[in-house]
Amino acid sequence: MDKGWGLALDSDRKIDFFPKKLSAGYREIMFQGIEFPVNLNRREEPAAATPPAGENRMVVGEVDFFSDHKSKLQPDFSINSNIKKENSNSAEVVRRTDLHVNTGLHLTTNAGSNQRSLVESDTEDKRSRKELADLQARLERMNAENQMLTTMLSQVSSNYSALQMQLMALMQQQQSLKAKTSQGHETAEGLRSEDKKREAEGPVVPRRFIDLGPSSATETNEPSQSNSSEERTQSAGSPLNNKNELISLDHDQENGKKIRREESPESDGWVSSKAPKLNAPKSVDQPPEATMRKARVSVRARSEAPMITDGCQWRKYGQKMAKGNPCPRAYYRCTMAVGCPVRKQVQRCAEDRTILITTYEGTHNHPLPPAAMAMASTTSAAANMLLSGSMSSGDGLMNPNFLARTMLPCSSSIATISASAPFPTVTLDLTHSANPLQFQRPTQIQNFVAPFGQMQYNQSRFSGLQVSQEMEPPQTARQAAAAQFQLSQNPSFADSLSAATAAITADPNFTAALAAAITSIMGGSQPNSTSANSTTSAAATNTTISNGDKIASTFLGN
DNA sequence: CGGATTTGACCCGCGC
DNA sequence: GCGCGGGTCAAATCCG
Ligand SMILES: [Zn+2]
Repeated sequence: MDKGWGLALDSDRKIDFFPKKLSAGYREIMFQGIEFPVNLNRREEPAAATPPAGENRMVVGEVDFFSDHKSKLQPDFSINSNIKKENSNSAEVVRRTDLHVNTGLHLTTNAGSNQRSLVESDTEDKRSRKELADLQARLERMNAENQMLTTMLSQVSSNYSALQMQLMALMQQQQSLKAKTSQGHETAEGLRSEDKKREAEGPVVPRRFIDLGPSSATETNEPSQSNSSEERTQSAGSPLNNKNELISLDHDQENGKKIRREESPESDGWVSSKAPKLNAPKSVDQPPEATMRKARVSVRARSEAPMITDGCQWRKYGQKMAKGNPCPRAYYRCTMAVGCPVRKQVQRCAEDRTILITTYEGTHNHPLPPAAMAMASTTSAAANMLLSGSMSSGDGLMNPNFLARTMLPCSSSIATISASAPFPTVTLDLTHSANPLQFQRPTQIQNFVAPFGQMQYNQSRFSGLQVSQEMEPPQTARQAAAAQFQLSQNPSFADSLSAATAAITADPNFTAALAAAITSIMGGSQPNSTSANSTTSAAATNTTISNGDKIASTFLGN
């Protein structure tokens, strides 16, 4: 299964690459955070033209807040001076504007009324009151939004730091590995009987890039390029190291394996995800678990392989024929750690069989190899997003809107929510290629794509990773899968991860996803993480995210 | 021989 | 209560 890793890594590139990208990514984020609020303010102000005093204060505060952050942040991360300047400038300008406006309005209202004649004052009073009310409402709204933003920002920043740390760790690892790495065996074994089978289906996995292509944009490959020949080769790499190190933590007590779900709850701090059946003495605490359990993240990706390799080890524990679908659904559970509650089900899309739908459920209770991290973090992030969304929905803020917004803006359909789903589900749709148009920063695009490419696997992965390393395409779908797996395991993971990170951080448009992803990363390190706490009262919700466009703007916009 | 996969049985919630 | 469907178990089997 997991053999042969081979990726020749460019130490140079990687190393250089990461930091830069990262910083860039970060920058972007910050920008966003800052910019959004600013934008809102701007818009609102002119239109409203008269903010009340109280509100005033708030606005200013907000601005300040951001700027504050900015300053704070700046020191921490080395950012290009250029950008910084821009940032600060724009921010300042905005702030000024706000202040100015506010002040003016305020004065006018109060002073004016006092000095004017009664008649005039009356009329004006009414008017102004109306306006005031109006403005207040708006301000409130804005405040709410701002709060959200603030939260997001803080999350992002904290996440970022977490990310950075991870990155650092990874890089270190990588370096150490690098030394060792040069193995490059190609185990031809990849194929075999299995191959035969697979080949039967879709023998030569013809294309791959297709989708995510945008990143490579210019280079794109598309079918034409699909040099299947090229792809066939697979590079070898160095295997185990990472794995060992990473996984080493297993700390669990392996109790009997047989103990079904019962498992002593204490064993991992992390509850067995399911235990409903058992006579759980304390039925009460189930809610959180249940919640966790219910949140699902499904990934749609084009893949000819039977299952996408996400860096985790899975054991199949069941298969069933889905009702409306000729293709069976397979059930897997994570075997990287004994008690890991994570499950996934894999199924092909009925309409388009090239699309593989993988649904993840639960959170890993163990450390993950970077390769796995990309996926895990992304999914968990998405899940978190969903959960948080539902939470906020309690407040009445995002959920509904969120969905609607997400969906509408992007033609590619970034996010879709349907209440019909039995479980709250977030769907990451990787089948649509992002529109090149949307991306304005080429470099980032690449990064952006990378993570998904990984997820998507054999198809797009190259497009993304290609940049830093040259992987030779696998021969068969099967191999492709294998290769990917390797990819995840060997040092190259750093690439993918970094890419993922970069991507996450970099693409502003992908805000929602970004937030999620980042969050997840944090969550990733800490299995239990936050998600548990939110009780998803929300009925089944369904969110779909695809790589596409500007969730962020929309999201914040209203 | 140990671990993964297969596959029919079983469990359980849900709607009728 | 019954049937249905999704999900899980676990014995049998496969495979390296
Ligand atoms: Zn796991």
